[in-house]
Amino acid sequence: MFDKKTYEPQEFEEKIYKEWEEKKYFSAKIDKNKKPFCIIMPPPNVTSQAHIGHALDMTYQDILTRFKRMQGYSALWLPGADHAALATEHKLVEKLAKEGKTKEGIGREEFDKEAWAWYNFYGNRIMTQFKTLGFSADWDRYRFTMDEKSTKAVLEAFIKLYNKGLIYRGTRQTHWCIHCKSVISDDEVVYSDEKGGMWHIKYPFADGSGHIVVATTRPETLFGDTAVAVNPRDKRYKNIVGKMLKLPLTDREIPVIADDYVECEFGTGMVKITPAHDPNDYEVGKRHNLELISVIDKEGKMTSASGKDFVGLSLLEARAKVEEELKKQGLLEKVEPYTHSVGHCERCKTAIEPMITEQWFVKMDELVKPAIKVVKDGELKIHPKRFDKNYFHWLENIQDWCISRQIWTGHRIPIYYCDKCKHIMAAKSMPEKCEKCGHTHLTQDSDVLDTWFSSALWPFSTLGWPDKTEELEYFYPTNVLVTGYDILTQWATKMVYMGFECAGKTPFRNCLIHGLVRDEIGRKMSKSLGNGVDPLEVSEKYGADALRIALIKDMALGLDSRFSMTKVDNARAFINKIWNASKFISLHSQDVDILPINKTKKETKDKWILTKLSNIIKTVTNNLEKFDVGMALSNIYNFAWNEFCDWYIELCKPAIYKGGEDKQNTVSILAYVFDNILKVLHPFIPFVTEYIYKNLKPLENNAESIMISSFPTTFSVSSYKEEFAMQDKVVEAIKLIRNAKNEAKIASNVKSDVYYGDIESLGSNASEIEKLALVNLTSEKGDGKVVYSPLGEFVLLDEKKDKEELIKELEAEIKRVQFEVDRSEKMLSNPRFVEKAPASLVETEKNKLEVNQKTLLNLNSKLNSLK
RNA sequence: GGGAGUUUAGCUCAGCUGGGAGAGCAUCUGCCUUACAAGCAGGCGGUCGUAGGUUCGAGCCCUACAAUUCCCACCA
Repeated sequence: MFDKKTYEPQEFEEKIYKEWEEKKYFSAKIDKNKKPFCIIMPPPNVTSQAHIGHALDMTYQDILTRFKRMQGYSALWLPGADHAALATEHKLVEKLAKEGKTKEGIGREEFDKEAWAWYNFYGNRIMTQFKTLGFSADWDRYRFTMDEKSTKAVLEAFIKLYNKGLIYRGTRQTHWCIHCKSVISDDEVVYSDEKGGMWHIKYPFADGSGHIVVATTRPETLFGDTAVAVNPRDKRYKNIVGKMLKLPLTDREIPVIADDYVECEFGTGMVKITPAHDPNDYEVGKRHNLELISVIDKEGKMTSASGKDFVGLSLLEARAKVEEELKKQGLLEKVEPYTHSVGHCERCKTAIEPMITEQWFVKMDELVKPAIKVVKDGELKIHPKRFDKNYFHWLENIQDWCISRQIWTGHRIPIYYCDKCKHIMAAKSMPEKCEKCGHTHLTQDSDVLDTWFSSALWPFSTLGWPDKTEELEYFYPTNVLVTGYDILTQWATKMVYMGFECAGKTPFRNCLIHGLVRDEIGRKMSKSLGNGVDPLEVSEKYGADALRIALIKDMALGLDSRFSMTKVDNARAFINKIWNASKFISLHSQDVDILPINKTKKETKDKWILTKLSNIIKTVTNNLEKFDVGMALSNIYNFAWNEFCDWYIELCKPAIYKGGEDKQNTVSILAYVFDNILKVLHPFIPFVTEYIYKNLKPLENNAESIMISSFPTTFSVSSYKEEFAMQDKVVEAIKLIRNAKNEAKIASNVKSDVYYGDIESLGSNASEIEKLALVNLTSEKGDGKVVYSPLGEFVLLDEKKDKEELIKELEAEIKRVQFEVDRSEKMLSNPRFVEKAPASLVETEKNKLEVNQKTLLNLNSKLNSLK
């Protein structure tokens, strides 16, 4: 089984996963005898393929789920996908266009069919991709934001909020995408700097007494102007407030008004006010009761309000024509190049148009209160804590949520209008007649809901809400939401306030925030840069386990990390190390009857590694409980490689080669420690640990899968204290001797003679030192380089030294120890240190001083005898 | 404009409630030692962004400044 020199993940990952699935290890049962643990998977968009960001996010969740499952919790990781209305509609329309069709052409019903085919195909694809990365979600519970149960939850929530007056229809200034032909929310607008111009336009006074100049980046909107504003404190313009202006290219007159919104220093200090097409102007208009004149329609064309010469023109055409006309009439003072920030549709990148439209909104002020409180009270903890601030800031400044979208993909708004009396009703399905006038012809609102409406319900709709299910009772509130800081505010906040409103409780008790995966030089991964890493490609080549380590190891909570193939290489090297440790154990356990750990005879080295093992189990467990997954992995990674492989296995070799009982005991303990390491590693690297667990002979009698074995717990090691300290000294001595050999330029494959005073006192440690430092210990004195170790002096005999050199070395050592003594003395002679520092610290300092003073005396007398 | 993060070895990053600066990569030296050269052993390398302050003691706490990244608001 372990005859291969290196580990080849391709051979077993797929097979192992299939077995896990067949044996239903992922399925979580409601078990009153077990504590529940639940993570709801943030649903990836059906439009996307698994990318590196998903891989990171899901790996965190998988590690936590596997850990808790092994700890004996009934651990549910509930998977699902999001219909991503705008994004999906965008892609569907593209697809139809390729087939020469339009959505209007095929109609709403046919479009829905297309959408469902898409959901099923792509939803399945991304979940299949997740499986190759080893994720242990309960696939039988797979949910989709548009499925029947989710739809039921959406209707229930909408009607509940509507009846409470928390959902209302309003006419507002909204962001309109002329490409998607839908309103989009503030969150869906992305700003970027764009080069444009600043048009300085003359507006003549109506009474013929000259003109003023306003500066604008959008001259084509001048048809919608209903005023020009100046700052009330602006002395330059004090006397013109209230005067009328002749609006160029029209026969309308507009007033000069005063409003604080205007900044005196900017432009000419005069702003044309277009309430229908600018959010700020809209507010100014409200304050001054100005008329709203829409001059741009939903297609991005000029309306009839712009006059017969301009109606029907596109924005760009209109802009050119306005410029031309103004020039002709001598009303254009100048056009300056100007760069400013322009909002774009997140999906299609089209510049958005601020526009007055009628939309559905969720009223926020009352809704968010429990969401703020729950974090303030510490009942919902955000990790790391500093993200609290972002969370509060967002909720405290929140605007009413626009939930209607003028597209076809998504949950249709459950609002019905009476064709006769225009009465509005909210209902789960078409009412038979108008509740007010009894008319039987009703029409459903044509809009659909914002995608986030259904994802806001995700933590409880997936558990069966609004029905009172056992799942909801048992698993809700869930334990932890894992997500990137980029959607903490956009999504997590929505779930919390909807959780309180609908399910009466916080949807999760912890929120784990991780950073973004960036490329090797710290850039965001993006299609346009072409610097994206495909997790599936990496997994195929190096194994899912290696990818998982590369993503998680050393990642600090909430911080971005850089992904590189070097990390993957290191990860693979680590797994290969584990693989080879298996090979070693396999090789030497062929003819050995493995003893249970409590029947083994334990030597110093064994008590040493067992102490370290117990400590590392504690550390890893603590870090996982704190959600510091990256740190937990580093802990066990370093232990497995440095302590176990590099030291313990090497320390075991003398006993193993000796054979007999020594070998039997050693191999038994070796297998025990390794078994524990595998279990601790399993949540991080599930595949290779499972493969080894199942195929390594000394572990044969264990549970049928490492997945359902118990996570190791600490054990008492207090009686090993002395041996632990001794082995540490031996290790230190070996390092120092190696170091000395290296400095003496002795090749590491050359065995050196080394003098040591009391070889017998070392016991079996003597052979360890001989083997690991590659030396021959002798009690015959001789000259050479002296190694000062915690076990006393060793003398490297190969290197003959003259007296002068010895004195030099001795003096160097004296200097070093003297420094230590001085340091301790200085600290201890400070009364405030002795007084205020913790007693244990003072104590260790005293001890150190004592030991060092003795050493110093020793060294000095030696120096004197040489001189 | 408001808020948050980051700044530690050449590079990527750890560093606990304040108690002697760490890892990996890179580089250099020596080794194919019967688990592993995808490896082993060892070396070099740091005024912890700057300046103050608190403290017996500061990479860690406080203040200011600088560089850099991100979020929110938004620029007629």
